Amino acid sequence: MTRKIFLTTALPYANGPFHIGHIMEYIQADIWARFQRMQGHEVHFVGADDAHGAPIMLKAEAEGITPRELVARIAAGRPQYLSGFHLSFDHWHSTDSPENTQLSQAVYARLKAAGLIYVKSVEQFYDPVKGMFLADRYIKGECPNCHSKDQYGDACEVCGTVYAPTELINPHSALSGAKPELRSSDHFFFRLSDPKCVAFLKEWLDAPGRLQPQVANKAREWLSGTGDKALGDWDISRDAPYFGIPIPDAPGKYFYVWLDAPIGYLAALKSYFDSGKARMRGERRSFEEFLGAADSEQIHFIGKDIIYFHTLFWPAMLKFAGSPFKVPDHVYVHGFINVSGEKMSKSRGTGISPLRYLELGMNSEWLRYYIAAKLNGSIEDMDFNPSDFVARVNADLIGKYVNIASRAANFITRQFAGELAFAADISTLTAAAQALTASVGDAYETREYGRALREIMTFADSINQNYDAARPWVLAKDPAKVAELQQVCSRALFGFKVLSVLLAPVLPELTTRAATELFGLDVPFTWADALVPPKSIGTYQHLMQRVDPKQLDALFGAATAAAGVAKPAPAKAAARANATPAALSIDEFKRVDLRVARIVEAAVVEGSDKLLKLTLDLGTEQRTVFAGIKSAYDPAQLKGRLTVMVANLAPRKMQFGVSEGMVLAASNDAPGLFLLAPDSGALPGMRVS
RNA sequence: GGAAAGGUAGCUCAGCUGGUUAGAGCACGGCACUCAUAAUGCCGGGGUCGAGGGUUCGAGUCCCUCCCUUUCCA
Repeated sequence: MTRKIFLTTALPYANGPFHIGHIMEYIQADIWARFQRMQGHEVHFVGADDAHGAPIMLKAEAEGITPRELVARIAAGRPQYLSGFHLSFDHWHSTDSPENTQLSQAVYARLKAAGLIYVKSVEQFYDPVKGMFLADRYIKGECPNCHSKDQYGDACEVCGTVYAPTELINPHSALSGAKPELRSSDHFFFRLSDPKCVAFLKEWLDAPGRLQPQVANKAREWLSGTGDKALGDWDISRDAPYFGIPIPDAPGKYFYVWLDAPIGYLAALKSYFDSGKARMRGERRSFEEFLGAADSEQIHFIGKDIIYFHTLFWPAMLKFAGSPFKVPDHVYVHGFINVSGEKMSKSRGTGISPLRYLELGMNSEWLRYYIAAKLNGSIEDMDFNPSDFVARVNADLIGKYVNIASRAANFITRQFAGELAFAADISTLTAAAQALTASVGDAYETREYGRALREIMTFADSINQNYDAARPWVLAKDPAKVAELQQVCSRALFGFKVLSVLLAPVLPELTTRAATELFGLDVPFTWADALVPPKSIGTYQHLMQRVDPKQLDALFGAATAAAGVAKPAPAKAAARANATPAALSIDEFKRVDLRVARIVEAAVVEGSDKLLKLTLDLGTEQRTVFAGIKSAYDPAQLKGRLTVMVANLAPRKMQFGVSEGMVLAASNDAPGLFLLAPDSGALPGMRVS
């Protein structure tokens, strides 16, 4: 039976370009989508930008543009990533759209009618200067537990304590620096704790095979929490000013972005149906008919950070919104991608820049293969290791896989005019292909891509072994062995075809070239092609280049520079310290916000022999910076001095606290360290340019 | 603080419901081969399976305690 699959990835927040984590998720979902399509199933694979919420509103304001202008700019950057990494979304939309407004308000109306919405007055911090209520992350103050300064309103990054923003000592607005006032406001709540919600969710979570066991466990834990861990209701409204969808009949109230974001999945699907693209894929029904149909499957790929929303709120919303809305059939969760064992972070800008990867001309199928090789059906994190990447891609794809065609095709082209010939023993090969196809198909279906590729590469090994054992280069010198030579090469090329079909979900471009150039097909492979022995081949043209390790150096050089973090790589760093870095454009330089700062406090850091903890006054705000200058300065001398700091460096969490910038100092291989200082007359907060 | 996932060769990882001398790829050493945009084949060194207890005829695999890493706590 043909499956009808509505497939999504998590919607990326439209306040910045894609990072490697997004691309990993899209590759995971794309491989799955392509595998399903190759089997002849109907797949509707959609994505959208998550465009609403306070962060986008504030970022746009900071840039002096409207939120819609910001979102449009981000959206304009999406296609180059999607096509660059061969991500076969059928449609890309936005949560800031008429479809989403209509659907969100409709879902809300249904939930309200079901008695699951209520209004409650909430006391919350309000920034009198900005004129808006402050989310926890916009409030800073002293941790009530360990008394670390400048902690966010939800949890202390130093001691890990979780608290309410009202518990902070000396709270201030991170936006204006003003002292926030407690004000009350009416908020709308979704009654998640309602017995019928809880009963439904229990049943939904328990459905066999719906969720990965770890995910279902996690959700059950939340669902059955007691005491202060008890399942709470969900605050779904925000007060103006807010960039979002207005709540009907409630002036000044908007839906919290996390309400309309998942509904954005449906909005994207609706837009896709309305555009006629679904019809082109063979789906004759309307959006509503398809959505509510018994034979359609709704499947979401997400990261483990948003399990809560997708296993509790989202199914409950859909369930009680009623027909044609239908609860998700599966939510498939993946872990995070680390780079060389270090957590990547969009706020710090570390990790690999996917755009840089493309700009360097690196083959996106290398990355697809590498990521696929490390993906499995669990929610474990994976590690991107540069040398492993080079070894893996070169050994597997070039050395083993592509090489088979490269070594066998020439004999066939030169000596047999491209014609293949098989002896009776082809049945053993076909049987092997059949078994492998079933097993690899099962692995793709269950998202065990690592296993799929291991099995594929084992098969590639066996082809190379058999080919070596037959010694075709020796046969080629003996006119009496011509028939045998042809059969040996034909078997290898049939094997190559099997490999190509099985790799097609991961390597769509390469395998399509193999299908058309080498095997003479006029369309890309389908899954069934794996069992059809080829009759002839075209001239072999090299299918893939090796990875040059230098490209990875370039890739990581860029990432480190973007992060602005001087990596403590002792020997190499010292050698490079006096080298002149590559030229920089004036625009790039302008991105560095250098400011005059007054050192109002300097203290030794307990447990560190290099760091001093500096409190810097920038005129409008104070920052905490950890600087490695203990060897050269006595804290007492520093107090009151002016220096220069990088003010827009992404905050970096260190062992002793969060460093919110960097002070500038000169040094070389010789001992000594010299802090920069402006001429007299400079004032804290002045820009250095 | 509560919870989850993980800790297996230098690196990246497989090891299902406990069962013969713990596996793969890469890296490393040696040999072979030359058809291949330099790739393959064979052989080899290397692990007290985080630590310590326990259950068992037998534990990487089950139980307990501890240590470390990562993550989640609306």
